Amino acid sequence: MAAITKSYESHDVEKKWYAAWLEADAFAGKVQPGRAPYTIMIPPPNVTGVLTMGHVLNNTLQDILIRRARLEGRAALWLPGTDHAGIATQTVVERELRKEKKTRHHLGREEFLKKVWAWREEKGGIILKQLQALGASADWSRTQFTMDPAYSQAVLKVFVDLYGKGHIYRGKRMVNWCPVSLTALSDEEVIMKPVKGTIYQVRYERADAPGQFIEVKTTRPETIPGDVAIAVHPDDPRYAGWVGKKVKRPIGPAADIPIIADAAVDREFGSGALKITPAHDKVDFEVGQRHKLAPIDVLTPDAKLNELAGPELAGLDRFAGRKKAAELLKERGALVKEEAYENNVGYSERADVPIEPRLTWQWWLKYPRIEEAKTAVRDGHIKFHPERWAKVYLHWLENIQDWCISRQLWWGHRIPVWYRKGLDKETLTAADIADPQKVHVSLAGPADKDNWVQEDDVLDTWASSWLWPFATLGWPDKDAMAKAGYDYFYPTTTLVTGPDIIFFWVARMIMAGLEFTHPGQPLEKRIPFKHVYFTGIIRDAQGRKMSKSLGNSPDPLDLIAKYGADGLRFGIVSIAPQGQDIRFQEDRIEGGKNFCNKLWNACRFRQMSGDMADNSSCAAIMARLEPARFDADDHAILDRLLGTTREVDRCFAEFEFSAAVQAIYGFFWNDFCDWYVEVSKAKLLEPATKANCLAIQDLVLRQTLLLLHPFTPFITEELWHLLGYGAEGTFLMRDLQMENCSQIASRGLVIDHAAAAQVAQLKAVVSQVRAFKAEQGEAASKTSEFVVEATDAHWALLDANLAKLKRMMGAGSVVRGAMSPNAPVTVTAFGSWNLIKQLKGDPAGEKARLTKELAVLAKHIAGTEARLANEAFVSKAPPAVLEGARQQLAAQQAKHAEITRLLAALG
RNA sequence: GGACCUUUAGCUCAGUUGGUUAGAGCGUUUCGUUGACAUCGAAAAGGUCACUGGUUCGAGUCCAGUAAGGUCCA
Repeated sequence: MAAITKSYESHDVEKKWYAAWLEADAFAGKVQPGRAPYTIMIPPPNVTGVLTMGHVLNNTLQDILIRRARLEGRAALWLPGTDHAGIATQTVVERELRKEKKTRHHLGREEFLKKVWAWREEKGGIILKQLQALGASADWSRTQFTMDPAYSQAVLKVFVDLYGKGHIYRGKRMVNWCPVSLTALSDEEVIMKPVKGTIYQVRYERADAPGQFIEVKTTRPETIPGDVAIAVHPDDPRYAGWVGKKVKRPIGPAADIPIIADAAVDREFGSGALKITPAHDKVDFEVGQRHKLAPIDVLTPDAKLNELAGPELAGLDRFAGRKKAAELLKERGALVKEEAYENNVGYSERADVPIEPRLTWQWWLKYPRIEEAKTAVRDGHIKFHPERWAKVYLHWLENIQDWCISRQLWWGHRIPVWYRKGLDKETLTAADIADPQKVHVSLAGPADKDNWVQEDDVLDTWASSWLWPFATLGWPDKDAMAKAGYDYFYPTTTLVTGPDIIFFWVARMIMAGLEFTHPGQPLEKRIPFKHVYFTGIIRDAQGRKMSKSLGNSPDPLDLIAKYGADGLRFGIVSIAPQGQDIRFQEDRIEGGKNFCNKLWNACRFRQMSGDMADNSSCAAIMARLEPARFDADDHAILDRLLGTTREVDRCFAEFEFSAAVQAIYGFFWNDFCDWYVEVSKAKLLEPATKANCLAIQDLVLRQTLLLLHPFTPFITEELWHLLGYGAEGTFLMRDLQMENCSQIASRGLVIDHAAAAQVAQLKAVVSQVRAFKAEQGEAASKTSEFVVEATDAHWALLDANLAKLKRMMGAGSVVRGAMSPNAPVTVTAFGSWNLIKQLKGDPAGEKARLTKELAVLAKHIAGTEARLANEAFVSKAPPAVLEGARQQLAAQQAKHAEITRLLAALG
C-alpha cells in the first residue's frame, strides 16, 4: 500500500479518478429491477454557456444527490444536456458574421443554419466538459441537445398535438417586441425596470371649438401621430359635454380624432384624459377594439418612426423621435409642461433594451392542465424545497396568460405549419386558418410540398425545454422509450434549479408532464418530478448579483486549480443555506481545501500508527473491535459517529446540505481529530489497547469517507483505496452500499452513554486547565506541574485517565495534595488545581482574580435561585428542566464554596 | 399596489417542536513547530438576538405592529 503523502495534492488525484470512473462506465444510469430508481434531469445549460458559480452550486448539489443515491443502493440516473438557446445562440453567430460585414440575410436561412450548427459543433456545450472538472457524475452517454433530431420530433409532435386539441391558435395581438432581436418575446422574458424620464403634458385643441383644449399626460410623445382618440371616464363630470366631439392631433399627419368614453381611464391620473394609441400600448389596444378604432402603427420593427409619423419624425429612432416630438409640440404651443418622471418600463431580457408593445401575428398557446398543475403542488405530489416557492408558483398559475410561443428567429424548431402558396398571411381569418386547404399543420408536412410555404417562425426555446424530463427518455418513440428506461426512470425524483426560472421552466414542465406522459394514469404517475430544490443565487461579497459586465464572478476553473474540485464543492455547499442567497467569499472555499487536507492527514496518521488490518468491509472492521477494552473515549467517538450518521440522514431527507457538511466537519475535526486522535496517542503506546484503537479509527474513517463521498468524491475515493477499504478495480462511487446506523448497531455495538457523557466532563476540565495555563503565561506545549485537591471519587476518575489527561493538557505531573496559597489556582468540576511555578506566587493578583470569578458566580447563583424560588416555574416547568436547574445550582454553589475557602486561605 | 424573504459576534451565517450562562467558520489578539496536519495546535476578546408591544413560569424562537434592506408579481 502506498504511503500517504504529507499534504493532499488534488490535481493528479482528480484526473486519475475521473478517468477511471469514465473508463469503468461508472456513471451509467441502468435500469435495475428490484432497486428503486433515483433520477435527476440536469437543467440544461445554454449551449453557448460557460461554467459560472451558479452552475457550480447547482451541479454540485445534483452530484451530491446522485452519488448519495448510489451509496443508498438506488439505481441512479443523472441525465445531462444543453438547450439550443434560440436568441442567444443566433446572436453569437450573427456577431461573428458581422466581423465579415455580413448579416444572416446575406447567407439565407439554410446557409445560416449550417453556420450555427458548425459553431455548435466546434464551440457549443463546453460547459459540459467543465462540469467534468467539478466531478459531475452524469451519464454522459445519454447527453441530449434540444435540437437533436429525436428531441426535435418530440417538440414538433407536441405542437401538432396541442394544435389538434385546440390549445394553439394564431392571432394578431399585442406582443412584447424586442427591437434589437427583432422577435416577439413571452411575458416572462420582459423585465420591468424603473426608469427616470420625462412626462409631457400635452393639449389637444377642439376641432369644433378653437381655443378649448383637453390635456393628457404621456411619456411617449413620439407616438402621438399614432393617436386615434382621446378617452375620458364616462362618469367624469369635467368632460360630460366633451364625449363625441373631436380634437386635432397636434403632430404627425393632420387629423381630427374623437373623444370617447371608456371605463378603463383612471380619473385620478393627470387631467383624467388619456390618449389612445392602439398600436403601441396594450391597454390602448383594448380600448381601440372596444370602440372599433383602427390602430395606426408609426414604428418600424427596429423601433424607428415610419412615414405614418409624418415627415418631421420619419426615420428617427424612438428616443430621438421623442425629443423631436417634444420640440414640435413646444413650437406649436401644444406642450403645456414637462416634468421629471419615473415609471416602470419593460426591458428585453436578452438585449436589455425597452421592448415595444407591437401588434403582430403570432402563435399562442393556451396552457393545458392548469388546474392539475396547481393540485400537484398544493396536494404535495410535488414538494418544493423551501416550501414557500409553492405560493409563488400557485399565484402565477392563478393569473396565467396565454403563451406567445413563436419567435421571429431562424435558429430553433421551425413551426410545422404550411400555408398554401399565394395566401396573404396578413389577412387570414380564423376560418381561413381552420381550412386545411389553406393552412396545413402536421409533423410530415403536406404531400404536395411545392404548393405550400412553411411558416418562417420557430418556437420559443422554452417550448422545447418544457418537455425535458420525458423527451430525454425517448418520448414519444416507443422503442427509444424502452431503451432509455422511460417507464423506470419517470417520474424523475428531484429537480435542482434556481427560483428565477420557476415560471419559465418549472411550471411549464409540470403542465407538459401532466398533459403528455402516461395518459389516463393518476396524477402521481404523470408529474415530471417529486421534489424541486430551489438553490439560492450566488452574490459577490457586497451582495451584488454575479455578472459578466461587473466582472465580479471568479472563474470556477481557477478555483478548482487553486483549491481542488473537492475543496470548491465542500466550500460552496457549506455556505449555501437552504433557500437563501449566498454571499460568496473565497475564504470559505479555502476552508474546503483545508478540510480536505485535514481528512488526508488524519488518514495519514492512521497509516503511520500501525500496520493495516482487514479493512475489506464494515463487518470485517467490526469483528476487530474489542468491546471489553472500550474506554469512555471509544464509546464517545462511536456514539458521535452514529449521531453524525443519523444527522446526515436527516439532512438528506430535508435537503439541508450545508447542515450536513457542517455536521460532518464538526464531528471529524473536533470530535475525531482534536480529541480522539489525540487520546489515541496514549493508547497506541499500550500493546493491550493498540489493536482496538486502530480498529475504531478504521471504522470511523471508513464511515466518514462514506458520509463525505457525495460532497468530496475525489479525495474520498483516493483514501478509500489507500486505506484498503476497497479492492483494486472496485470503486467507492459505484460498488459500495453504505451501512446505516441501525445496521452498524445491529452488529452488536453497544454504546455506553454514561461513559460518553463522562468524556464531555473530562474535556471541560482539560479545556479549563489549558485556559488556566494560558492565563498564567505557560505555553500550551510546556509540561506544567499541578497539585490537585479533590474528593476521593473525583480523584479516582482523574487518576484512571491520568496519562491521557496529562498529554491533553500538557502536564508533566499531576499529584494529589492540599492547595497552596502561594500557587495560582483554578476550581474545576473535578477539584481545585494548583499550578506550581518556579516563580513566587502573587497573592494579591490571585486574590483579585478569584474575587472577580466569585462575583460572576454569585450573579449566576442568584439567577438560578430566583428561578427555582418561582412557584410558577417549579409547578409548570417539565421535570427535566427543573432537575437541570437544581443540578446547576448545586454545582455553582459547590464552586462558590470552594473559591470562598481558597480566598480565606489567601488571607 | 400585492406577495414573499432577510435583520443574531468585526464579516458570512447556524440556532430543529419555546427550556440552563445564544453557537460555528473566517478575521483579530496571545502563546506554540515533541513524529498526522502551520492547509496546524492551545487559548482569549467580541452579541441589548433591528425596534415596540403581547402571549407564557420562561421568548433569538410564538403573535401583532414598526423600521431598514432585498426578491418576485402587477
